[in-house]
Amino acid sequence: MGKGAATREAVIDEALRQAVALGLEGISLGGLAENLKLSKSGLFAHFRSKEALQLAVLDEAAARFRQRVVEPGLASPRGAPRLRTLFERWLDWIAGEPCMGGCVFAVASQEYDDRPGPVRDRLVAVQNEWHELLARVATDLPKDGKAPVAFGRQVAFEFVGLGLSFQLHGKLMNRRDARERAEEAFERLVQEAAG
Amino acid sequence: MGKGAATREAVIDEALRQAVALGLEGISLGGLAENLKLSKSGLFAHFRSKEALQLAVLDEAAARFRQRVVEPGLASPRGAPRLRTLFERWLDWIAGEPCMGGCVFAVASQEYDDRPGPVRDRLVAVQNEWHELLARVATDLPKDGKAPVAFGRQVAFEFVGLGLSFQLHGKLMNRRDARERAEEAFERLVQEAAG
DNA sequence: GCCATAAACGACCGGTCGTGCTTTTTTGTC
DNA sequence: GACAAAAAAGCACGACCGGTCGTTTATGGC
Repeated sequence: MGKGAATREAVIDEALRQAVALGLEGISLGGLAENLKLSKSGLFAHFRSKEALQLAVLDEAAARFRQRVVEPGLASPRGAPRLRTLFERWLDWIAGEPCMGGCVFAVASQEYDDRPGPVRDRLVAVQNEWHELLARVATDLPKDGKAPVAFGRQVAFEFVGLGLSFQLHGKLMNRRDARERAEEAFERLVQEAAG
Repeated sequence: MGKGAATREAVIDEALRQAVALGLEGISLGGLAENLKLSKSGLFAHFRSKEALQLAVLDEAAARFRQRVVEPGLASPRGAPRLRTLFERWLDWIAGEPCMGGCVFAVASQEYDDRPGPVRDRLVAVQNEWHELLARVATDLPKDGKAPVAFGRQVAFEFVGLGLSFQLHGKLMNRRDARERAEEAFERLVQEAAG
């Protein structure tokens, strides 16, 4: 009982690593089995299809994201500090450990933006959850009389853009000042209506 | 003479379409040949490797980008109008024709951010060119006494973020208000130091 | 119209892919 | 230690991959 679950976890863990580098579609059952010293069929038996594995990987990533980004955010005081904690933790998540490892969701977003199916649906759901959380948290900001809902969505839109630009600059373009740029932009975003 | 060049162009055109959907690595010589009613080997003869085809696709995309985004921008008056034209044209480019078609560079950026090689190098060069153009154009903005170079880079960083967030919202998440959000954020970005 | 050459073709290579099937090994329980 | 169940392995399949041949067809300059 415990044995099967353990290897299943190990497979998902390795698959997540592979997905960050090559995308969810780029996961290879053969390569996965070799890395884990398992036979391809023995590994395959745990998931009855590649798609099931992809969904499991997505769920695992979402769980880690909630633990490492969302929960620390919600533990911070409402308003700007909470949003700032979410931002900092998100940058950490994107940067990965120890060097720029990347974000599965960013990779998958490009992969599945016009590839319908259950994987895309799950991905969209995760992204919606994240963006709605951001919009909700943002409504606690001083907003200079603007409509709270529209204001929250607007802040969430720009917040997400900063993270994406941070990834592009830090990873592909290897810019050292990526984090500095992101944090400066964030502070300006937070203080826009307050000042 | 002219015949070979014509089919070569047709191949690159179709490959570009395929690359937008599936990535540069996802281009399939077989599928390409089938769509163009060519034999795989006949098609392959035009490029001596898949990598050469990928580079050709990247170059073609860069040329179109310059024509459809950069040139109209440089034809606009310096300062905010020029940056705004670049922004609007870039959003058009990302949205594609007629519906959300996507941006090769965004897809490739995720694909190659940790996959070294000539394709990545070319991609990085294109991205650097684009970001440096943005930074240069941005220095014409009223900047409230800040150092021009750092200011330009900062604006470029945030500018790029807005485009990326626009793509994510408009394509994957299918949000109708993506453009509205992007344009509102842009105006705020432009007027930050001016107001 | 000749003829070199460019362009396209069809068959095929070794390899990898996801996915079945059957068999063997391991595991946990009584 | 026997035994059922779970886990892993072995093997094979059809499809597709990028790439390489030798051959045939079409083209363009003279």
